[in-house]
Amino acid sequence: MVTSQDVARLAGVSQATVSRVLQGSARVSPETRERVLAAMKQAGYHPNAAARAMRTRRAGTIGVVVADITNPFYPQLLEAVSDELDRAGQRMTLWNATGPSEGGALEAIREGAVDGLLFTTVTEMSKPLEEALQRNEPVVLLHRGLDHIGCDQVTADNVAGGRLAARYLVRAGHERIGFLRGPQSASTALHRERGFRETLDELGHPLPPELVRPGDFSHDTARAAMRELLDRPQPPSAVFCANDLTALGAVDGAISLGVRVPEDVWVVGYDDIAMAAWEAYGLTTVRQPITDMARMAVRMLIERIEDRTLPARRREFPAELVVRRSTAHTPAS
Amino acid sequence: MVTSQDVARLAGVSQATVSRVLQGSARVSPETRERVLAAMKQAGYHPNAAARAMRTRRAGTIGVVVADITNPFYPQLLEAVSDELDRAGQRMTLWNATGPSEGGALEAIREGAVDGLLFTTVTEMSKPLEEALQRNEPVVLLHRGLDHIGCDQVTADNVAGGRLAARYLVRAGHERIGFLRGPQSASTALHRERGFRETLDELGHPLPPELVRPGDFSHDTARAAMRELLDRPQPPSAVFCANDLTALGAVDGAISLGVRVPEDVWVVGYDDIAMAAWEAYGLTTVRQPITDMARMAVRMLIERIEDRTLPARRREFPAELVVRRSTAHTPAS
DNA sequence: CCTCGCCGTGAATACGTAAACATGCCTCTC
DNA sequence: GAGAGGCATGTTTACGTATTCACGGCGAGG
Repeated sequence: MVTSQDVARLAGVSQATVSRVLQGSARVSPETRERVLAAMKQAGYHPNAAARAMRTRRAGTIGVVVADITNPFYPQLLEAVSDELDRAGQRMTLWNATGPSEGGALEAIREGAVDGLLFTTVTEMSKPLEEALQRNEPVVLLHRGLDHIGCDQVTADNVAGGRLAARYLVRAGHERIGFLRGPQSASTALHRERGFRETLDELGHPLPPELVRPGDFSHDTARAAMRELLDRPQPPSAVFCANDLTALGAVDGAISLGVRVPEDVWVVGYDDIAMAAWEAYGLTTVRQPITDMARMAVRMLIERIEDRTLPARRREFPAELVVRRSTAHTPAS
Repeated sequence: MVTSQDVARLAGVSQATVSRVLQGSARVSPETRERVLAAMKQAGYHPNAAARAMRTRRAGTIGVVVADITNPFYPQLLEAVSDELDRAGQRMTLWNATGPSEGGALEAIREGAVDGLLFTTVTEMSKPLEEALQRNEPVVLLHRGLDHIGCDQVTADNVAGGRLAARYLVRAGHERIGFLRGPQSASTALHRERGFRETLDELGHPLPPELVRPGDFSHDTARAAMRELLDRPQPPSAVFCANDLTALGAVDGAISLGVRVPEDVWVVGYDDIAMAAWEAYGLTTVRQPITDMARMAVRMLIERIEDRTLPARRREFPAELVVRRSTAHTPAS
């Protein structure tokens, strides 16, 4: 391994001067700088990350935790996060945590292997997370939040999104509306459901309990649930789904029974993932500005890494209804 | 920060003993071990990753490079890679490299920020990659390979997969077969095309040049290309696509023109991503054992990190045709 | 002409861990 | 009973970098 010491010898300067050139900011005469840069190049020098991290107490890496990377929503989120981190010159360590096993990420921040953590899928205030927050470790919650926790959070207005869906379906004249829920541990699922239910109540069309099915944000569970709903004597004429993956499963459940979307049943999703726009589904959905949210979260995290004394901040982004083919312009019933 | 020194003081032993307890293997009396463990717990000690990395010359992290994380194939691959790395106690740093910008990953390995690299989407022998191989850095190519390079590689038999598709379509009686290509820089695209073309030639049904369209493994490009093919006076009766994302785009292109799959045109994809099995598409495709390949690649990389003198190894996995609804059991023409 | 201060550079040190080397005691053997 | 050897533990060092402190020289001001 080539060290700054080797470069120093080659350039006929001290190791300190090499370090100064590396940092750029120090005062080094132009001639010396040139000589050192040439020596670095000639020797094929690259500063050692571990030594640098030890000295500066910065790993140059941030950790990102997602719950299920095969849910297409997260790759879209990750793409934006990754871009923004590149721009900031930070590396990204990723955890695909099934269940409440953010343990690895929290261990990493305690060990100093990452400078901060971006959680996209918190579900609860786990013991290690509580510890991390108490120790004032840089943590930002993106997408899913924790209601009563003082911690940086970037979310979308999921209550408003649920309201949009409810108003849209009721105004279109639907009388029997169904709902495919998300996991009750996800704030997104809860808020979307709350907005949806409240608005249905306000409009005098409360959600019939028999048309509500539990779910876990997975395609297969949603598909099965939709088949159950459609097999009922009085099936729903429209179904709102807690996220797009659920909605795609619902559409597939309908197709599998020969039930047509939207002629026989409308389906509305949530997130506006790329696939929602594809012809085979043409899914009406509530869009949240994934990319903007991701960028914001990364910036907040980097700010917090640089200044841990900042007050906890919350940013909420607006939701927007995107109408496509899965809901016709005239009611189905 | 709590250091092993602090723990040592607290337990009334030397720092070396704390380190020995940490390593587990050293000889420490049971009583001392207990005392040290208790002190660690009481003090809330967690070993510093940077210092450890500097001392052991191991980062405990491996780097993974993908080209386009929004292509659902890669999340599936990453899920398996991530699982296997967890099992090995390694962290994963991810690069989502658009274009030939594996630069970040190669810089990271030179700096020692990662112990090895897993490339899932190499396209060419870039300068930095060549350097890394010359320096005998631990590098494994997964999914896409480089034909004439002596380097660990885990691929599927894409030539055989292309043959399977060709034989299937010809035996089903198709006379006008089209092909949506992948990027010519991807070994997978080239090999699939080679197997497909060669077999069509052997069977006396060479690919008509006017039914071949370039592509980039993206949904939108494939959709547009499919519309061009279907708009021709003599459209194809079956289209083979260089990967599943391309095939899904092709199906959507057909739908957008009111052309039915499989009644009017058959579509065959490649990869068998999860969505291929969903009802809306029901895509016939060539499966490659993504999970097995990922596991193998991770194990190979870890072996190589532990012993850089190993000879370069290649593992090729078999391909398998999965027939679904996008190809009916009787020819369309 | 002398002194003060600044600028460029070198020397020395600290970061936290792992491991090589050193030490003292206890036991076993002849 | 004395020497040898093993075992538990302490002392010391090295890893590579960033930074603080020290120093010599030179220019400016009185």
